[in-house]
Amino acid sequence: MQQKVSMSSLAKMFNVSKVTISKALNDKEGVSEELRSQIKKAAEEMGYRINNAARGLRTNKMYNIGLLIAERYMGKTNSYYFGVCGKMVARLAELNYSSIMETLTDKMENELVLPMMYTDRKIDGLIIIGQLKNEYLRLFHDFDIPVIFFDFYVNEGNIPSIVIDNFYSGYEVTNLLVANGHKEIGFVGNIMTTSSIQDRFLGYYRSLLEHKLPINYDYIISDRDDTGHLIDLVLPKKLPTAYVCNNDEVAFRLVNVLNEHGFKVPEDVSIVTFDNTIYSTLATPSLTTVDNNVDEEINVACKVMMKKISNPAKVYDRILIKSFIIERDSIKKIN
Amino acid sequence: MQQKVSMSSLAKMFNVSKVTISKALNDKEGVSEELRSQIKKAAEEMGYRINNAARGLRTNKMYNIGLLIAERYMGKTNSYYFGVCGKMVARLAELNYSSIMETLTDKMENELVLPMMYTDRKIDGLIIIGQLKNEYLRLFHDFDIPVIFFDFYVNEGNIPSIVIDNFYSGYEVTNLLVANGHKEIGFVGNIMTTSSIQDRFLGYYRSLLEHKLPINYDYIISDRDDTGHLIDLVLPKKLPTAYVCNNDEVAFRLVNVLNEHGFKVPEDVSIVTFDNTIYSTLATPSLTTVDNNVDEEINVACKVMMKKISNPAKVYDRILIKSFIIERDSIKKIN
DNA sequence: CTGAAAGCGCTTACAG
DNA sequence: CTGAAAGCGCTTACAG
Repeated sequence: MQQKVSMSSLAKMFNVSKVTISKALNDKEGVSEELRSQIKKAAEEMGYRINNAARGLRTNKMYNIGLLIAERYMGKTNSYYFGVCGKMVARLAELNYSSIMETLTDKMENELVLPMMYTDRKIDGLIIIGQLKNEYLRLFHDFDIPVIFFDFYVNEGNIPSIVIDNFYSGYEVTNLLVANGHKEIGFVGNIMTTSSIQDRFLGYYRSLLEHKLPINYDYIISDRDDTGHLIDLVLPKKLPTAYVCNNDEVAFRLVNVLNEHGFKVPEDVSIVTFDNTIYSTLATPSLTTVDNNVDEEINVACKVMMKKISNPAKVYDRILIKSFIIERDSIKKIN
Repeated sequence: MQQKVSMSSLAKMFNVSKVTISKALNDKEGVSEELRSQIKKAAEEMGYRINNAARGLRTNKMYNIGLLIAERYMGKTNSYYFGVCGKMVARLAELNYSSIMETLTDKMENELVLPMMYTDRKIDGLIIIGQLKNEYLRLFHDFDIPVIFFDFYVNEGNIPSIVIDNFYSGYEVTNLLVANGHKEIGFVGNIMTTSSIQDRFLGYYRSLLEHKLPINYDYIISDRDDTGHLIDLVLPKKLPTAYVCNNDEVAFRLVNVLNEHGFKVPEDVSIVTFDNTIYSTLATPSLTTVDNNVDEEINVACKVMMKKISNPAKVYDRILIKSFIIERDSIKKIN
């Protein structure tokens, strides 16, 4: 590699001050266009690289966004949120921001320890991916850098949340079952654990109400305990003709449990689910599911972050992202 | 949030100089233990956060490690390497380093553009996760920060590589089939595409040689074309009694193809495979596979990075990580 | 259009 | 054990 080249060394080369170099490289006015392009060319050729620390010390902007995910959302080998991170990283890079990732351990969450990337002033903004304990989230009220909640929301504070319209898609997907003649429709998920599950459930419930179908609590199967750990699915004595599952993985498990008990999908029980992950394609039959339109969700999150950075005072409401249904082979038409 | 608190403000509080504060907070000698603990306590209480930019400007250490992944390794929703990243991030955090992620676009790779996190001097070291074009990798010869290749190696240069011992595990897994009485053993995978597949194949071949079993090229099924895109699996006229598949996903596909043709696993054909991903547990029967011991691989990568940072001159050879077999239900004992 | 000066918040080498 | 001084490489506000 070449010698270390700084603005000062460029300044010497051109016999100008480093102020001029700084202005030229940062597209600020106060330099003739000719000089500017010469300087840019030379900087490129000599492999000039800005010292982000020096700039940051002066401007208080590090051009880094923090992505925080709870360790418990990291499955062993794959996780829905990894994909989200990858895309988020790519999107932020287009906006000239680097992404610092950090996992939040259970210990940190319980002891209300802030992430290192924040503590060390490395980031200009923080995106929290996936719901955390309310007590922990309260740390971010009146925070000194912008914070965005991704894929969840809470009722306190005024931190922007970008969320899928779970309520509406729960409603739509249940409507689809009704349109196929189903009248006895169950739900799988512990509705006390996350707002996603709850909203999907409420959308489901709205559809039932609208179609004057009674809700039967025997048809509701829990999929996890109140701390979020998965539990075995227990089928009711009498099955409904269809189930709305709160996500693909649990739907996958439901198919297996049904098969073990001699029931077939969709012949005996129809299934709709959410997330359009690998589980919905690997299941037999492939499952009708909801694609969360995560690209759009990410896009909006990054946009809002940029706006909050340039104007921290601006308040954003909860932003709902429209998702869409992917129809596959897990619904049987009945009458 | 409280007022901005710096070393200077702490210095004023204690009526000492900021040198003393710096020494106290950084566990450097030259402060009485009593004063040190008082200072630490006050810093904690007042929410002092170090300014990483200021420290970095002075010391040239940003306490950030870059993780670079090619965009093409990012599957739609999940990818083997996302899991790797997540664990790597957690491990580096334990070592007091933050992780900056960046995806390498095809364009950047083709035009030999270095990642922004490097260009902006944000990172102290770079871990490249997954193989890239040789021409691009050559950019890192004699680089000014430590670079580590994760999960691949090349023959040029002397950049440390951390890789799974694919050759040995290919050998072991084939030995296992032989120990179960198999003499006709096929292989699934295009051995011309990646070094992993090739090494696994060579391990398989070594086992055949050692046991004086002939290699039958009719038993070798390709799973992808030379550009790496998956193709349909074509069964031979006559099947061997067992197959070594180059990864779980293709093994999953093989099970399906065999079933479609009326063959059962393991009754008609035994299968061993690699990676211990979700595919190996979702398949019916669950598949005997090789766990790549990725935790150890990550651990070693991070350790080597720390050593390279403190002593850049030290040279590391290619480091092989031992993996282990997970026995499940896809091998039938025959005689 | 150009530049001199100040300063961001640390750490280091040195002196006491 | 403690501190004064210098300096890391930028950007900003101001003067010319």
